[in-house]
Amino acid sequence: MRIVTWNVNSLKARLERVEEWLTNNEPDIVCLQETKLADDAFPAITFAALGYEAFHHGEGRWNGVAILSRVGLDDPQAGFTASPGDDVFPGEARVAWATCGGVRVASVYVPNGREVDHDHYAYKLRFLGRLRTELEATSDPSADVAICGDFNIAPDDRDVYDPAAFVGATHVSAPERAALAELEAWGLSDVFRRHYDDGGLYSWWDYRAGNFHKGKGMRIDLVLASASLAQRSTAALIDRNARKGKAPSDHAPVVADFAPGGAA
DNA sequence: ATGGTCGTCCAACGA
Repeated sequence: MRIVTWNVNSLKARLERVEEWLTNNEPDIVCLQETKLADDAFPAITFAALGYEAFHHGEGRWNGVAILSRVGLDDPQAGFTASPGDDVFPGEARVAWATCGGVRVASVYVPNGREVDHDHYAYKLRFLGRLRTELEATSDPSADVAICGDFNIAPDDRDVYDPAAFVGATHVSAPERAALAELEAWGLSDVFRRHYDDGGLYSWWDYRAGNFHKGKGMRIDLVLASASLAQRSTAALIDRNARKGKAPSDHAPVVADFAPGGAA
């Protein structure tokens, strides 16, 4: 089973490239972020033609997340359901859930944070806490669970092109990394790191300043798998070729392959 | 040379 996460930075602007990539790479489950579409503008028919069911949770101009699956798609859920009285995240389409091929999947777009002193940074930390709360309330860590998305956090210094340049910045701060670790402590692990110890392997490069060509990136897009799923991880990669060429997203797709499950 | 780009849609703003 091949699971992919990809922040496409506007599905409208990226649809042709996404279609081509799906055709060439044949993923089973795809988590998309930053579709920047309203639900009625989501091109479900395009994905259906490629053999994918889809669930989209959008708001229009910003954010927007989706799950595509060619191994079934059940029990879709938009956003958070635990603690419904909590109005900390009004209207932002940042999480979609579905069960695909026996795996409970989430496509997550964690808030950027902007600056460490910014309200948006506090929002980012609350969002990560809320994600953990949701998992505790709705999912089972002994089942197959994959939380995939743009976390806007580089888990450690190997995941940043120049750690010294990011001291005091978002994406690397101790509270963000602690919030990610707390999420993982529910029972998730970063599948990519089961296969690579190296630094210099990134999933996002700023469009500006030729950063991609200079190798100035960060690894902020993650596939987090529960133990039973992670144990079946056979390969992982970041397809940086997808960051090249005409009109790329600023993120590359992260690919994770898993051996079939026993019960699923 | 210490900036540099995209996306949303036409004015800034967000990343």
